[in-house]
Amino acid sequence: MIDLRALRTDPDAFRESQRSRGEDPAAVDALLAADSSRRAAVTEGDSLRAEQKTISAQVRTASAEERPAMLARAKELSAEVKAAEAAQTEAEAALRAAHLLFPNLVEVGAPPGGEQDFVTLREVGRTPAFEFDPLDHVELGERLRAIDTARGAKVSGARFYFLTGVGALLELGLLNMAIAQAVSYGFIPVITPVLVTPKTMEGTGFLGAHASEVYRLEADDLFLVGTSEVPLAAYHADEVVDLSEGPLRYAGWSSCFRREAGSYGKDTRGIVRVHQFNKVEMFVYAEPSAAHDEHLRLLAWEEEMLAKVELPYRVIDVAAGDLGTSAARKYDCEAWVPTQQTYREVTSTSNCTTYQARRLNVRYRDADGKPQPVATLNGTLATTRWIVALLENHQQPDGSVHVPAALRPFVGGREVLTPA
RNA sequence: GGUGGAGUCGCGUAGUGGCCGAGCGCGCACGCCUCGAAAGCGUGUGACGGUGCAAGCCGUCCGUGGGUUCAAAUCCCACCUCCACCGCCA
Repeated sequence: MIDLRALRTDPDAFRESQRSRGEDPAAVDALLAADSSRRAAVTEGDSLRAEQKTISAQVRTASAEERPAMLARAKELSAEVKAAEAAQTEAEAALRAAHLLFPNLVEVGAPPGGEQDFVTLREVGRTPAFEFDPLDHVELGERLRAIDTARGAKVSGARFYFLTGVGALLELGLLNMAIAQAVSYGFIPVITPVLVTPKTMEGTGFLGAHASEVYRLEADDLFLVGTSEVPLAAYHADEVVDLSEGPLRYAGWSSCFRREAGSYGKDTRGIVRVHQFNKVEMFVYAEPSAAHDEHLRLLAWEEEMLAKVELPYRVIDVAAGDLGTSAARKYDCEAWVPTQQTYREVTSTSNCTTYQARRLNVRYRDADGKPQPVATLNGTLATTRWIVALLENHQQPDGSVHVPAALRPFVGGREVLTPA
């Protein structure tokens, strides 16, 4: 949720933000209208409640003659208060509904426009020039007995897979390396629940635009998370966190589950787009004034990981219209995938400013000791998808795969992955 | 899954319809005392919303949501969470 005070003070900033997202600036006025009707309803209710309170207190000590008339008036007021409260509840619900739908204020500098309007900030590393026909990750994975999509499909259906042998080692190695790096920078490693309540899913905003992406367990009314951002964001819900020692940094490790509804026919080959994968996610609670710098730090840590596994990549500044509802700014790192001759997203880092924290009611004490919403940020450190880029970019003519030096300690010292 | 108990201001507790505008203890903050500290003494102690330049004023909040009543921490209903025991179980 956005800051309604800020909206009242400077509605034009929000109109501009809406335009850059390609959304209707009129939503600003609808929200302002809902806000002012709520305030009117509250004022009305407050004064009726005050009057009722006074009369009720007098009834007790009233004389026998006064009593009946007072009771009649009190009864009347009671009904009025009830009606006023119903009106207030309704106005509050209307405001909340509009408020929840309204996206975060886009950070100044983010490129306007939609999915295609991203700005490439830099390209890093050299894309490999093979003197042989490179194999794609599916074929490499089969030869190495590392990825088994056929049996994945047999056992669980389309978009499932087994990682076996060096595939499993590689997965664990990447994730462990990510955790090790995060810990070295002061992150607290966390293994999160992957099943969460509707309230948690709702609070983190993943039942809005992403609702159809989410697995739901009907019998228990629980949801499978699509990212550990969900449990990590909800971790401090309804709390006042202590940021006096600096930002709270968590590195979550979890399996992630996505229905991939509406992506039929897209990336059906291999493990680029799957229903279940693992991810190490950085999640930070910071003071709002520190959020911008922290965002750039998260991006730098992602790039450090990519450099360690020696992948060529580019960094893009995602356009406003392609930001999630809660993000104010988003940078993606995309690794080069040789057989697709294109870059594919392997990390994503968003600055959600105070938007997510307002929903979840996560606050810190400012210099005056007053609780204020924190800023939240998140960024990917490694996922199963990295295996795709790693296998393809580091493949040798004989079908073996070079292991980058930094990764070797995490895969039992292997310098190459060879067909088993 | 079953049975029983419990959820009150940071923590511990008191509170069975109006004197609760929530008491007490601890903690914390400030002050006095002290060379300094402890102890002691005194004062203060939350959140959210509305209104106001401000001091302030008003309203809401006793797990959550409904209900009864002129009036609810207190009575009724539902739900949630925690604890104990029983059953089942990796």
